[in-house]
Amino acid sequence: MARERREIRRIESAAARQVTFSKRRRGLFKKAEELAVLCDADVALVVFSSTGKLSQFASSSMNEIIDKYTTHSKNLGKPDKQPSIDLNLEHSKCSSLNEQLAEASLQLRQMRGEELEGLSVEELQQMEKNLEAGLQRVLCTKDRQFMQEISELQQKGIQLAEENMRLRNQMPQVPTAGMLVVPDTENVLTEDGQSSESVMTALNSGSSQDNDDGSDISLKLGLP
Amino acid sequence: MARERREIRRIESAAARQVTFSKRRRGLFKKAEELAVLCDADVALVVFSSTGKLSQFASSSMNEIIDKYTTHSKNLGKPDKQPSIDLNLEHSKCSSLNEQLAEASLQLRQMRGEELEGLSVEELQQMEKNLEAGLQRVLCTKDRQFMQEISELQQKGIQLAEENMRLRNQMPQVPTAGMLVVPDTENVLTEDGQSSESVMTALNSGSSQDNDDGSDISLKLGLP
DNA sequence: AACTATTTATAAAA
DNA sequence: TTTTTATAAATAGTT
Repeated sequence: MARERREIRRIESAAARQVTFSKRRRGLFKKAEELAVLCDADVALVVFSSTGKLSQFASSSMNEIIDKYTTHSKNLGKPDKQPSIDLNLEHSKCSSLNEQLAEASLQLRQMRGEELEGLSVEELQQMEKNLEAGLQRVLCTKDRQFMQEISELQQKGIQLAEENMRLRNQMPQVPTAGMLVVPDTENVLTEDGQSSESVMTALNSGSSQDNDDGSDISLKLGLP
Repeated sequence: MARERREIRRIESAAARQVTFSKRRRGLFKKAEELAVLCDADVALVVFSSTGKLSQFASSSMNEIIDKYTTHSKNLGKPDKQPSIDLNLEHSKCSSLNEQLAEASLQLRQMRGEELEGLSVEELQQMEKNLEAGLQRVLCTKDRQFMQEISELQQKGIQLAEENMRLRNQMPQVPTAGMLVVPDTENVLTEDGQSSESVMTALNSGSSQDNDDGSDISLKLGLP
């Protein structure tokens, strides 16, 4: 890949070999990392130079990957010695879990619209049905949550209003100039979610006295 | 390194990711082997695709290199107990898998609209977005499949029609009483899917000779 | 999978 | 070792 093509065979000159090793090792590690990042793969790379020096790269944990590797290849290897019968049990449980997880992830990815290529029209229609049903339930739940949040806020508003009323009655000497605006309780408990249009505005009366009784009342609606 | 530079970050499209994975994996393994040969190095490379598939390369024996590696790195780590290190790893991997599986199933159930109670309005909105996007992609894929199926059928219809025409021309002596009905080829390539209304009816002519040339032509539509 | 236009990697030289 | 530069390889997007 350069001035001249180089045959792929051991470089005789130790010096040249060393130079090439440095350059190519860097390139190899770079590519390994790129593969891991781009393709979301788990990559482990171990290199011992001819002088015995170790370099390594692992996209996650080297031990984890090595372990995963031994697990995988052990499946195809010899049905090993018996001392680790417990380990084998553990092992098959793991494999099964692994399969289940792979299946679940595939389903999730497909629900997100990925990897649909292999599916038949019938399967696609089934997915469509499931997705629509799920979406419907999510929408219902969301609406319910909204309604609940709104009605809680309305309750608080009513409480506030009642308290203000009580305070006003206890202090008839205060001039009515900065009177509180009380929300219209008639419009509060409608069921179609439209009542969120009714905006509550709390005006602080001229009184310097702070009515805060310690309750933490927030009027922020969870709307985006 | 191609038509356009590609940023080194996870490729979102599963299909593109898979293609890139194939290409780059091949490249990486080639480079690994070249380094081993050119520079007389000991190289081990393990790659797990995002779908869990294992590929490996080792210039000598994988186990040997892994041993060498663990020996090297163990010197810097804790001189751990040796007996059940493997079992412990196995174990924690199992728990981790278990957790991952639990999480995945929960997500699946939630996408199907179950167990939504604990979610915030924001989370619900996110799910709604995901579901809509997934549904959209499923619909697109389904439509594509339908279109393909239809166009394949149309091709077959055209072929059949042409064959019938040819046969008719070859047998001018046959009385025109039981003439073949030839589908209107003008109506065949419309794009709105309505052309599936054009039903082809093949009437066998009075001739007792069977024109079946062995081609297996099915006209069944994959509609439910 | 095959095809290119480009980007990268790198061999040789310094 | 690192930099430079000419050239070989790899590969992103496309078909």
